[in-house]
Amino acid sequence: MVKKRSRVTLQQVAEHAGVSRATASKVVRGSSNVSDAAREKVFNSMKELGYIYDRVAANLRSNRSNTIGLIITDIRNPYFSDLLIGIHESLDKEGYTVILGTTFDSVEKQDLLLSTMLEHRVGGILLSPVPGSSPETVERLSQFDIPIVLAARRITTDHQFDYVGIDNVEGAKLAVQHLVAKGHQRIAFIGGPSNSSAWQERTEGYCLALLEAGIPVDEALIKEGPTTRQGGYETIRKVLEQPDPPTAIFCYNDIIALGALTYLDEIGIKPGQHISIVGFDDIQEASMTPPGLSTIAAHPQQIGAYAANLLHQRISGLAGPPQQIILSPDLIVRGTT
Amino acid sequence: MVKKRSRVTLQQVAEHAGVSRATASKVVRGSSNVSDAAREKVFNSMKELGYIYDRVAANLRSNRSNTIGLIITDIRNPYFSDLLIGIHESLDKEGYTVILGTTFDSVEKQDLLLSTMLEHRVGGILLSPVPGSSPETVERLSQFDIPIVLAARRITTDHQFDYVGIDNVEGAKLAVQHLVAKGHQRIAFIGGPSNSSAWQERTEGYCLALLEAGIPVDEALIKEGPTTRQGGYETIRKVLEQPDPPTAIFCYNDIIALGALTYLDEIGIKPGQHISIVGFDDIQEASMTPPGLSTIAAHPQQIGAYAANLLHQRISGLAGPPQQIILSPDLIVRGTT
DNA sequence: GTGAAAGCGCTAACAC
DNA sequence: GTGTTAGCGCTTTCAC
Repeated sequence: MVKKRSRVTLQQVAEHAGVSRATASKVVRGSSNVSDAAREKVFNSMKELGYIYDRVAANLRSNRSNTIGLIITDIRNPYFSDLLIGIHESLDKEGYTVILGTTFDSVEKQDLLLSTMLEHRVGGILLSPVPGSSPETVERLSQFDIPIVLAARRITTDHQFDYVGIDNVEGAKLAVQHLVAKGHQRIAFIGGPSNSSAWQERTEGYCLALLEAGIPVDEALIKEGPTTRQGGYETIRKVLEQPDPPTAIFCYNDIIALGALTYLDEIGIKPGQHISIVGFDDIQEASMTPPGLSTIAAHPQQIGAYAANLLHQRISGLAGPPQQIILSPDLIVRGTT
Repeated sequence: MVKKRSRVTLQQVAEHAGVSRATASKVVRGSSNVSDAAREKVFNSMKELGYIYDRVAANLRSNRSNTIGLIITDIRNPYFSDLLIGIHESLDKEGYTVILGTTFDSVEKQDLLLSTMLEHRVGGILLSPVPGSSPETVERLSQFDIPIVLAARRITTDHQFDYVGIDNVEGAKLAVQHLVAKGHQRIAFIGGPSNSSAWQERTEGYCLALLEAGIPVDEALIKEGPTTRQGGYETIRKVLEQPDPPTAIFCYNDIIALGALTYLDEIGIKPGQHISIVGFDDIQEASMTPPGLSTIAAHPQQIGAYAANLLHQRISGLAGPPQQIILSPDLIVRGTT
């Protein structure tokens, strides 16, 4: 917090080049109203003096911002790494700089991060909200008319926000329909935070698909649990230990499914033979973990790219009602079903 | 890049509270030289007007910075997610804001990111350099006397830099010694970027341990390859298909080892029985992938925390020669050996 | 304890 | 084309 610095200023560059500050400013911003001679002199002086453009001062003066705030929940989940990659790639191209914050599912942390980002004059915010976020959290942002785009998870509120995500209902239906087609009747849905929009939508899809197949929904087969490998490991154990256990399991996401596979391996049950498992997300490990995890591709990188792109448009002045961009999921069949 | 905003300024707060701008400024910074009455009036006005502190303007004027630049190579690798977590946790506590950049092993991207961060007046930089980074890349930074700390990978150059990492030589020795103790004589070392300091140090440890055990180093058993699951899958195939194949394999990192395990599973070879595998890093999946990957714990989260802490101290004015903080690795024995 | 005035490094009008 | 002037929102002397 206390670093002193002695930068070369544009003033010094201008003096060294024998032009005015205004002309030098035009040169660094690539304006056309400068003679070639002046431009060259300025460039030479910049190089010679080791000039570094001060975006902070420039942004302050011009009342712009080329930074955006990115808030995600769990950087350990490959799903979010991929989301982040998609966002970064898209934003880099447009010349934005990204301030990153991770909430690890803490609402307090999320509020704090949002405030910090406002204080840093971000031009917009890309938020993958903590499950159970109160609408106020994000509604207070709309006062400051700074664009905000939600990714992967919604916030349930009257006031709509721009949102980019996967069709969770459809994804869950695909998974369950696939399991039904394989002949299963007792299909469980395990893991995940029941207060997240994604969980609720997937549960909806799960129930819909069962009803369409004429299979009654058994609440004992819906078991939430921590969204971690360890969580998957334990949740599948619980669901299998109850009387009349399921013969197929649809997991909230791949991380949970992978934990579940570990448990099955331990107790000597072969997925794809004795039991069927389907995950959600299609993270890299899904294809690399024997015998290959059947799953629903959720295209996080694309979601990130779309969300970043939408935010960029909003920052650039795009008006109009909140957009809801919903991508279609794909069923990926591998060895576990 | 074009967002207009109409913030409430400190000026407006001051007027509303009936005090001067200077007094209001003291209040927001928590200075003691303010009467309680004035403080309260200012706080009330702030709340009433919805004031947001402008750190950008404040930093400009006071010539400080509370942002730091963080540059890592591969966000997909859980090792780096953990590094990032350690860094973030440590930096959050000190009130820094983090600007993130990912290079994906592109030297050009790295140079670009470093420039961008300088332009954003970061107070310091935390860099996990791209393998094969030229010393100039980072030496030019020392001109601007902005603190920089390297994490996980060094840059070989005369000018030393602050560095925090694991003892790679020792880690590799632990791995190989373990394999030797298990009775192996033909031990391969596969995967990784041979132009990274980490690879070179691990190779050194590998060779040292073999020599100490009286086993000659066979160059055919050292095979570099992409640092991905897919890379591990292919590199182990190559090394096993050659005449006189190894009976044990030390992998550059866990990602590669996990890819290798996938291949072994496919061809029906049981790790821990027919062949021994050791990884490096001890990422979460190592313990969750049956039969459990033996590995060397590299403590990325701790490294991140130490690096962040050192950078904070440098920013706060800590002088003295470059520090080299080297953590000790631990051998973790699981099912694959 | 409080306020007036100067200025961080830059851009934006507007003359010339 | 180029320079002059004002000022973004804040902090910092330095009087009072």
